[in-house]
Amino acid sequence: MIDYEQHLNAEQLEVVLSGAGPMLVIAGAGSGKTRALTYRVARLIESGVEPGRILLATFTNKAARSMLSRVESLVDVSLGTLWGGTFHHVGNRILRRHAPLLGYEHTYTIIDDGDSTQLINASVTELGITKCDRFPRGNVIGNIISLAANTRTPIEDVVLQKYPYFFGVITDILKVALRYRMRKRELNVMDFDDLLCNWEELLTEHPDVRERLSERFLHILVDEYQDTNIIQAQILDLLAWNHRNLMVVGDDSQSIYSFRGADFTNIIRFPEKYPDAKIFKLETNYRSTREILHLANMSIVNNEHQFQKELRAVRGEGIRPVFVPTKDVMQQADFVVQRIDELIDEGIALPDIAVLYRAHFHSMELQMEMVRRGIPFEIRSGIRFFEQAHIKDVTSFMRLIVNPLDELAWNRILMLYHKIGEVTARKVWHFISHQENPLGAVFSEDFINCAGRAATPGLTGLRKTLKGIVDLRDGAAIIEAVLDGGYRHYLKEKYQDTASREEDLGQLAAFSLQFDSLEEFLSDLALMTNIAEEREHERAGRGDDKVVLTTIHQAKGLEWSVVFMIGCSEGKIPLARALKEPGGEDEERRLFYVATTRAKDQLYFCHTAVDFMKGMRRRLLDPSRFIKELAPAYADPGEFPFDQWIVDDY
DNA sequence: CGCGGAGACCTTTTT
DNA sequence: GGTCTCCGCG
Repeated sequence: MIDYEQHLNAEQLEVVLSGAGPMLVIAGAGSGKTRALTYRVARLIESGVEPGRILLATFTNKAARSMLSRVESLVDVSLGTLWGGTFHHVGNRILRRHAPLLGYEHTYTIIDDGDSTQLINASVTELGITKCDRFPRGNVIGNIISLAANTRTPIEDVVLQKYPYFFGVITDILKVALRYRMRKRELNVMDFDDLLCNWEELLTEHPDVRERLSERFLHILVDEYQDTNIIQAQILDLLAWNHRNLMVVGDDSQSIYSFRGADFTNIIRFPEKYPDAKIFKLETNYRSTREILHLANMSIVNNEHQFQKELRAVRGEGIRPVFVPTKDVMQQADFVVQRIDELIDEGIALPDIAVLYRAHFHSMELQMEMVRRGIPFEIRSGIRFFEQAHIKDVTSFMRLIVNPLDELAWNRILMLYHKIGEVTARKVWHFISHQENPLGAVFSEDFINCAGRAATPGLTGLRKTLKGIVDLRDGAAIIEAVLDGGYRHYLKEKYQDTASREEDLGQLAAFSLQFDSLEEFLSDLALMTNIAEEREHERAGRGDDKVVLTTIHQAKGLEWSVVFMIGCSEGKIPLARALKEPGGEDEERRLFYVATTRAKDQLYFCHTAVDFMKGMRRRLLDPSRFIKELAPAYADPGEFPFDQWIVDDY
């Protein structure tokens, strides 16, 4: 038996030991809500609930996994059966079994934003829409469609609210959206939103399935509830239909995903929806020093709408947060690197240090400087592993094997070969898609000549590679065969950094080993952010000795001893673009709040006065309003929540 | 019809 | 810096 009282405080204990029924836990930053969740799952299992009847929905795969492995070590049971993961993950797992009910083949593939942008662009061309006056690009239309789906709002309204200047072409946008939906069906693929929408549809339109699933899940626990959208909340309600043991945990001050439809009224209205819900508050902060917490509290009160709560610090006095005005991004990089060097001398370990920023490109110069100065760092931003060209190329071969009618995959592969471009690829696709056995047709006489002479050498090469992999069902073997079949050569020709790309493919091969089927491997890959991280996790040992560079969004739920927040300037945070949206400033302030509450001991805000962005034109930036509002000129200097660090020649 | 080069344009945040 | 588009050559 676990000695709960030894590991938990009174607030957490109440949550963990509480009985059944709906529960709402309002938990402030650093209050140990993950701890409470973890121990509650352990407690449920200890009290005899079968792991297979617990669903733990979280926001990132990483959070789910770390919670699960913690539970595992607490109760000493294998949790293979426990349903834990992101909504998309769990949705995929359920849809794999039931997709045919919705008219899909069970082998549907998951497509990423790149694929969907491509499909949308193709639809625009197909429909013969003239893009003369400002017609949105594929990815923008994708955003619109996605937001409409996730907020259950008509596309017209989304455009009107977010992109009013595109309203003139709304009929064309609607046509494209319709066509895109059709195309997804034709190709038997789902995008990320479909995983949620179809899941909900499954539960709504098929009462028998809902009955079975909601009977199955005796306890449902949800982390970061403030970041769920309407669809997700609805799914949870449907899944919790029978047993009503729905426990949601969240902090309205940390809602930072409204851009993709998150709606923190979900958390506010929870008590209305479940009048019998027990409400708990975790208001003790264990993470940060008084100074840091004070600053965070001072900042967030500038937001209008929020649950009333005051975080109490248990930790004692520390160092005041520091404001560091610098001249430009170079000097900022210089400062950060220099300070990190000093911290190392003071005995602080690199993994205890993080640099946070609002947008990926804010960290470019810092990255370069860190490389130059030889400080190892790990970057948790930029292009996702799965979305890199070489990864997509290789996985496209696997997609063909799983689903021979995957047009996007065919297209991508065909274009890898010499003398095969858009037009030829289309001809080949036309040929293939009209065969009874599309994959088998590759080995017929007609295939080689289906697109004219020029394409023949390329198609012969493709046929050879496909011959080698067509009977394989093992990811690693396919990667090897594709590399040997000419892709290695292609990489050398096309890219400078061939070695690191080949290394990536090696990682991919190693990662594929833990899956039973190609299908499972592909869908997990699509839903995953960072493979290096996963591999790190497998190796059990702690990560390398590295400083973490990350966006604030991805820093959610994590903590470090020392946090540098770079780019604390007007236009960067709040980001100029984000301010244009309704509620934009408040959301940006919540981001600022999330960033500040990641720090345990030391916190540095760096501001850059000169902005080099737009062309070579210099622009002067003010310090972020979130900094300025903390230090009004009239305040007693003793009340300043931070010190100012004077940088030379600023 | 493929492909390479040049130039424009834009860069939020994520599963 | 990266992606998209246009143009002219082979």
